[in-house]
Amino acid sequence: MPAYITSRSPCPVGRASRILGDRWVILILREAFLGEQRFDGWLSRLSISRAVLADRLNLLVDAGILEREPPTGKRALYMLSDSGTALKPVYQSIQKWGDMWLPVGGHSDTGGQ
Amino acid sequence: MPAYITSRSPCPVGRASRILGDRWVILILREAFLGEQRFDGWLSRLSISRAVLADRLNLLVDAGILEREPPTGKRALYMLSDSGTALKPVYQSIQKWGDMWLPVGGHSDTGGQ
DNA sequence: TCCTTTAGGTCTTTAATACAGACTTAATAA
DNA sequence: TTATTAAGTCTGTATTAAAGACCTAAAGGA
Repeated sequence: MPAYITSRSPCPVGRASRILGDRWVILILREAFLGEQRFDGWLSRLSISRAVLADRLNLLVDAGILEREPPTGKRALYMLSDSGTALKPVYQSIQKWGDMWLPVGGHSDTGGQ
Repeated sequence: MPAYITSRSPCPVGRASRILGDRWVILILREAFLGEQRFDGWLSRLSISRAVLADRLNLLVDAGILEREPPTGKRALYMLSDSGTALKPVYQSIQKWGDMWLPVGGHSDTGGQ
């Protein structure tokens, strides 16, 4: 795991913030929990650019949250690892909070689809 | 609440990602849960710049997560609102996940203190 | 009262990230 | 073998972040 993923912070939240503290990471994980495993799948579900998606998928693979199959080459599948699956409670608590406290209205995160 | 806080996304996670999907927001909330209420307190605990801290505190106030007392002027206290307090389960689930799945080592989020 | 300190910012310049959209390359399908 | 699709990279532009100097209002003390 490269240095930019890990953190010297003695606090697990400080370390986690380096990965989870990104809008696209949260949205990519949402789609992963809904079953998405392909690059172009995320691309069509989110209004994300190819470059940024490639960057975030690499980040999630480097962090051990997603596993790429095959490890190199094209037409890869990105699957949730044990670590990624363990993020489900985090996802659900965010979902619960957003549902309770955030009103709807304003910007879209799906490009309007 | 201004438009840039809210989201047209039908998904509560999509809406929440606009606020929680930021490294500094997560770290500011960590300190808030530990009792921090003052601008210079966050400034000395995190290696954040004044401009970015001011921006994120305004964002959190606009989102209703922190309450500023008094609403204008200097020497303000920033206190967790009900909505902010309701983020504690999110914080704890991130803490639990980071503790379980993220190794220590690499960069610091405290400026070395 | 005036002076000092402190809190809570803003402003400027520079550096890093994000973006759209064109291009590339490898794998599969016809 | 040609076409199509998946999964990228590359290029240029625009936004955001960063450090650090500067500013201003409030509080406290002489």
